[in-house]
Amino acid sequence: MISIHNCKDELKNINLKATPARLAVLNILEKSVTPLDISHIFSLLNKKGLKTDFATIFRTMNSFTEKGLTKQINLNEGKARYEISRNDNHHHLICQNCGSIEDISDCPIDALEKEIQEKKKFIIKTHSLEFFGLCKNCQS
Amino acid sequence: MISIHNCKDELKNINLKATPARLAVLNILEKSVTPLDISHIFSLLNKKGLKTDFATIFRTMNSFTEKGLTKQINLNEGKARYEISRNDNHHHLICQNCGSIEDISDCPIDALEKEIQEKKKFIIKTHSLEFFGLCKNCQS
DNA sequence: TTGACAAATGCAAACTACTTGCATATACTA
DNA sequence: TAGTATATGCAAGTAGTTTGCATTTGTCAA
Repeated sequence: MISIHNCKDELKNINLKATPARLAVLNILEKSVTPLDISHIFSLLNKKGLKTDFATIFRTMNSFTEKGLTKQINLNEGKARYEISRNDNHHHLICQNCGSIEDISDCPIDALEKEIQEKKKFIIKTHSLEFFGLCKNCQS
Repeated sequence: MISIHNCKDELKNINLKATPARLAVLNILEKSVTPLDISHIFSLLNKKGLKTDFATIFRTMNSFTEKGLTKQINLNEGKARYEISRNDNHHHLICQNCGSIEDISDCPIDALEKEIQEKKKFIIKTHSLEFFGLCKNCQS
């Protein structure tokens, strides 16, 4: 868990001003077990008593993602979700029935990446890998 | 390559009427080496002298994808692309500089899927896997 | 501590991808 | 060949995201 002080430093390091909205967004993402979309973040900010604006959140998330502080996740919902970038390269199990999202903690793609880089002469910067199906509860 | 006759049969099999627009879309997707978005398809239809409508193409692609005739591909562009469903489970190398898209013909995830299904008790129906980076031409 | 300046915010409006309602046209079946 | 279910075209609507601009706020140097 990142303390508010650390968050401030983190923002300073990437040349972003530590505004209340940004600190609150970081805090919200830190606490969340699933990637959140803009509306989620908006209403959680509201709950904290922080009035803000969709445009601001979009801009915030774009800055964070540009700077590598967060990751944009695409779950084929027609909108983006965001999560804190950690150094584990994890992926998601998305239930097509109830929409629950579970993490898979280890990424097995690294070996494969090396192979592809050599074979295809394509330098891989990042990858996305998501599994869609039925979670334990929805398999009846 | 699927002939027009086979296309008609294929549509009949999945209970869709073989309209000129649909046959032309299938033909376009058959010939394309990359997944196409709706605007691509629209202008290629126009080139063929076939006047149609974005709504129609969206509806067409939704039907095709529902019936499993095509696959919807998400390359984090804020819009969907489509390609013919084939029985190979291939993935894409997307160049972040020039936007070129290359196929990787074999999918190495199958073994991993089994492992995940057992460990997590999650039934995997499908997965998405895309690699983003720099193609051979953009590595200077 | 303060004042200046760059950067962030809030609001409204614009933009893009996609969907829907409805009247008309068309493919297919009997 | 006529009847019917389905597809189309058009226009309007919705949702996610971006942008312009005037105002506010964080930060840094004096």
